[in-house]
Amino acid sequence: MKPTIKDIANKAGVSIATVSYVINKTKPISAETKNRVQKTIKSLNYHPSKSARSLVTGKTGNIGFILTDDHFLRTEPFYTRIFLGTEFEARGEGYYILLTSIKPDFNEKDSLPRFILNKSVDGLLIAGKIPSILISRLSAYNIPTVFVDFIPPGNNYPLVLIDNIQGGLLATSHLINLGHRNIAYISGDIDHPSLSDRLSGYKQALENAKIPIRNNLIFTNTNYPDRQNGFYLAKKLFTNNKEVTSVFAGNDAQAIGVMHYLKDNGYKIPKDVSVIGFDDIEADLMLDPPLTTIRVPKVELGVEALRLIVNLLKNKKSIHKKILIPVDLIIRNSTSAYKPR
Amino acid sequence: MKPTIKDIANKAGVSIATVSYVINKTKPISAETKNRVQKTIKSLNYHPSKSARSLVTGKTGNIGFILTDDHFLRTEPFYTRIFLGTEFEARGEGYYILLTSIKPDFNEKDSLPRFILNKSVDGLLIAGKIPSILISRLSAYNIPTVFVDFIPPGNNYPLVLIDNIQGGLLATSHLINLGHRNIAYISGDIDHPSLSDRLSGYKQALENAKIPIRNNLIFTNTNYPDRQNGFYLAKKLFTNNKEVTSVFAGNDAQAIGVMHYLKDNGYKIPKDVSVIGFDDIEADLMLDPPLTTIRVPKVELGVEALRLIVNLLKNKKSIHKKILIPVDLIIRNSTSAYKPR
DNA sequence: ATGAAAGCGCTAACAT
DNA sequence: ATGTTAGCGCTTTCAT
Repeated sequence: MKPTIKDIANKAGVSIATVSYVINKTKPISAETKNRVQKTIKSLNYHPSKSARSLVTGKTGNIGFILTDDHFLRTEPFYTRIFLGTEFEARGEGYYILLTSIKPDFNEKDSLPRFILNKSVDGLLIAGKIPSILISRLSAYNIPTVFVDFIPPGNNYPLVLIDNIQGGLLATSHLINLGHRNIAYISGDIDHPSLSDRLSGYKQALENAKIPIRNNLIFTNTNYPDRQNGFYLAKKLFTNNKEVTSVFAGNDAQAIGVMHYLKDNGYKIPKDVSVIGFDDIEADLMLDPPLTTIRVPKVELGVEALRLIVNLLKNKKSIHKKILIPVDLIIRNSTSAYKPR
Repeated sequence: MKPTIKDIANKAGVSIATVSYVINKTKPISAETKNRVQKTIKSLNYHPSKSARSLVTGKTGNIGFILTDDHFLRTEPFYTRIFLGTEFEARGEGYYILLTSIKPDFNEKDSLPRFILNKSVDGLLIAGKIPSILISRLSAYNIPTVFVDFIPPGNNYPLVLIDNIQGGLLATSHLINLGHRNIAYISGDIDHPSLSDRLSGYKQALENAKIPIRNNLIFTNTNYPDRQNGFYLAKKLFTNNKEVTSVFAGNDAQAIGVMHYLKDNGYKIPKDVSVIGFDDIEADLMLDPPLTTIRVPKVELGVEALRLIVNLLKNKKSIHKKILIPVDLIIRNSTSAYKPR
């Protein structure tokens, strides 16, 4: 039979209250008693009952994790890695993560995640872009919430974000430093703060280098930012702008699409055109040449988000902290020095 | 304040026991009382406390989901879809899924998933191949377990499997029906029952058609069955067997690798070589030509697994049921009729 | 520093 | 068909 706090108390010759104090460090206990209790706990392989604890504290010990289906199922394990980071960190903190996905077109009629309705979570992690209607419906429940890789409308939540502007700056500066001047930016989902911030970084880099920003080299739309869209935007870009010698794509998936287009149309990478992505999805090992990109530490995003929410849960005060996760330039072979054609 | 069973009892003018009976259908209650109670529950938006219930029943209402990191993170959302299926079905059953990943090289020293140690799950779902050592260590805990897409050593667990033999048969027969005779099978991870069963289906189809099985057209290894390995095996295959006109790859990822190899080496698909995969990963929309494959209903695998474990949990008797999920042939453009070269 | 005891919200055995 | 009540394993207040 599974041991209870009573068993520990009996065996250690103390009251159950003392055992509780030792476990939760909630009252000072003499070193020797503490020691004896801890030894007993180990020897009986005791683990406190989560439900009993929940019942009395009113806390569930669970944290909800919400993202949209398409984010969860995208080809590149981006949000999956973020989830893994939170799950990993949650282990140390003693929390369980309840993962659920919602439809990207979540609306008034759709029912909220079960763990919200049942009050089975103490806090909430929301990853990636989600419909505003969900955010507003959620806000009625007053559950401590942290957003990851998305800035919700109103921007009055704690956030864990990628330093997208810095990344855009890094990527574009890399191309500039290689001698490129006709540098294009392409990306879908431009409403997403991440992708528009990358564009801001791009512009900033050009300004820093006193290179004029040319809007005819910026191709954006609101499509889902996948390979297909990269291909599509590359086609639009190169059909009208033969002079482009380098492309900064809003993410790796789109960069791969750009590369597909270039290969299909006889361009050599990086000889004719340099391509740089963003994310470092580590997905397509077959990619030739390997993609220069901006590395996003995905697991770390998850870890930081979990830490932030746990912090929020412990210190009741609502700190509206925003954490910016730095990124790195990873130089591989899809970019090279500009040579006149 | 969150309403409790007491509030319902008071408002409905019955005892808390009656409310409990109505909720759990555990004793016959008169229609009118039942009705009144249910109305009250709705009106107060009452949800029973999971922890209180757990405490008294000894059940957690949670189901653990274990898979390896590399399965969870693979480029194609295969196991992710299975998870989504279980999560979806769990909603209806009132269970929560606790997802955790383990290292593929899990060993004696690694600690077991927390929810096992803490006894926080009533049942266990294990997806894909996992180390035997984990299975044996888990068995000590006597937790009802269902395996999905993997046959554990000993094979004395309830299982939900893809009908891989049937799929291999379908795939190979499709090529035979197109007139092909020099049909190769390539796959890594050949120790995995799924991938060896697909090979069995391949052999069976050849036998049915009275085509001799030629071992020099079967290239297998134990590498992770990804694009890279498909590329690698294709190279080995075509270097020595120019006569091959069609390839059945153990999964889509490897089929994509094969296609890469073929394109790189001047073969036209399907004119020179037909390629068929397995899984229908719906991942690579950029793929040209679109891949003929065997569709595996991934979400359904998850749904069935959840149903099976819940069944197990409800009817204590250990039914060692095995469920075989049927697959379909999806004909796209990577296969065509054999034409002599 | 430690202990006694109340009570969290529910289920189920036992009355009626 | 319905009600009374013990008790699940813990935390925490109040004593000592």
